[in-house]
Amino acid sequence: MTYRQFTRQAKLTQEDFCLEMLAAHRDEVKAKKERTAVKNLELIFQATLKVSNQKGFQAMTMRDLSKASGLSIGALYDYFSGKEALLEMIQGAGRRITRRVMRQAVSGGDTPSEKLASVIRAHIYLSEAMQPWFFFSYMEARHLGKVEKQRAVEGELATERHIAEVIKQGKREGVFADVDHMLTASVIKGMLQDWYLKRGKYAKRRVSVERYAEFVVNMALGYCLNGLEPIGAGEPENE
Amino acid sequence: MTYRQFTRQAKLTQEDFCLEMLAAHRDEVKAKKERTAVKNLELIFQATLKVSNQKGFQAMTMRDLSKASGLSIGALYDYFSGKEALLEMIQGAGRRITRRVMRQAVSGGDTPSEKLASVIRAHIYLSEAMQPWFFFSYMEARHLGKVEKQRAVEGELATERHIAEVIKQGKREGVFADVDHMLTASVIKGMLQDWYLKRGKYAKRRVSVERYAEFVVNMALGYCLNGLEPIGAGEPENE
DNA sequence: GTCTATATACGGATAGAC
DNA sequence: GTCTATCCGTATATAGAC
Repeated sequence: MTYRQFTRQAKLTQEDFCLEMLAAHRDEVKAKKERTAVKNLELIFQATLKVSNQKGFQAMTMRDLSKASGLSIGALYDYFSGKEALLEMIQGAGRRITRRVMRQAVSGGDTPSEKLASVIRAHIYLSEAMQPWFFFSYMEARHLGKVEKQRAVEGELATERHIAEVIKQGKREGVFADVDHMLTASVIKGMLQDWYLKRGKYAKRRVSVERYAEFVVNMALGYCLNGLEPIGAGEPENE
Repeated sequence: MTYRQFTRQAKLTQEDFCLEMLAAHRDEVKAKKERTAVKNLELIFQATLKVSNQKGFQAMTMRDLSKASGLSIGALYDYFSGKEALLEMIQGAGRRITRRVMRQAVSGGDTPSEKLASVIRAHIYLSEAMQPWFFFSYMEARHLGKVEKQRAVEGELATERHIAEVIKQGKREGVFADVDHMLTASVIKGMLQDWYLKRGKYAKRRVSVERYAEFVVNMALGYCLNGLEPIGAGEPENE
């Protein structure tokens, strides 16, 4: 699947994101009309990610947010009760969207190899479409309250489990070698994260999202299919 | 090389770290006696990493730091001129130590495979010995001033270049397959970072530093030595 | 629904006692 | 060399006008 095909089928625009936020906090948002509410939530959402991803959420003041969004400080408080609530609102919406997309990805593909490729591609494409949120989510996770932090960690682990499950299935079916599925899933997830954490680097080097996805798929499948213990095999040791 | 052997030869204690900080800022530190200066720098260093890695450097107040270190606010200002200077002091010292260790690692091993393994192990062991610093450095890099941020990015790229250079050499010598050395180095570095960014996860799963290092070495060498393009090779496509 | 003005509190940094 | 007390700027959040 190409990135274009992916974005066409998944609903991942900024408006979709803010509809998700609104649905979960309909009673706390003062604005009655959905049109108005979503419009302003988009301004707030965009401004929050922009300022936060530059200087950090903690360092972002309400004045910053007011300037960047074009809304007054008073108006901002009609959409969320404080900075912490704003953080949790954004984190929660992204988490739910991520869960929905990843669940669908696991059911894409018949063989273990196809399934693994499907999960890897889905995550990389998803993190491309929502890159500012993924970066934000990763960097600000530790500023969440206890409960929300727990949920964030759980979300991370769910992705990893999806990968590990596919690898285990491949081993059971005898298609994959006897690799350590836990460690393999861990490092694959590390590769997925690199894409949204180091976006600037890859952009500068003109690595497209498809090329990166294919590279990771190849490396992961290469390892799972062959499961090499190559030390000493490729080159003789010096004596 | 085991982790024990590594820590024995490299000087990476907290005291060594603070000696490095002191040497670079001898004139700005008010305390005259080296004994006193290093002792208090250790208190400050430890407290800064502890509080920062929990709530973030920005959110850490001078009052927090005072409480955690046991020194009064006034005393703190005798060791650094402000929060920003403290940040740069810690970042600079760690960067110099990292550079020193990594340079040495590149010259360890004769064949490309050994060199690659040496660089990977050195980085993982180093980040294990200085985990709080590596985590801190990663998370707070974007709060640095322009010049210091540039240096931090350059440090990151240097590690990546070391890896890429070894891979290129292996390809020239015909030992490694024709892999994309830039992307390969990138994802390997992602795996190295996962070790110090997700330390808690690996600790809970009882993955030792040696096991993780060997796993990454195997995966990297497996890919470089064989350079598979496995899609469609291991399993037939559905038609 | 949105704005301005302001109450209240907290943080960084310094002065000067001991 | 280290501490306490304090200044001053700035942050969050609210009240009430429009």
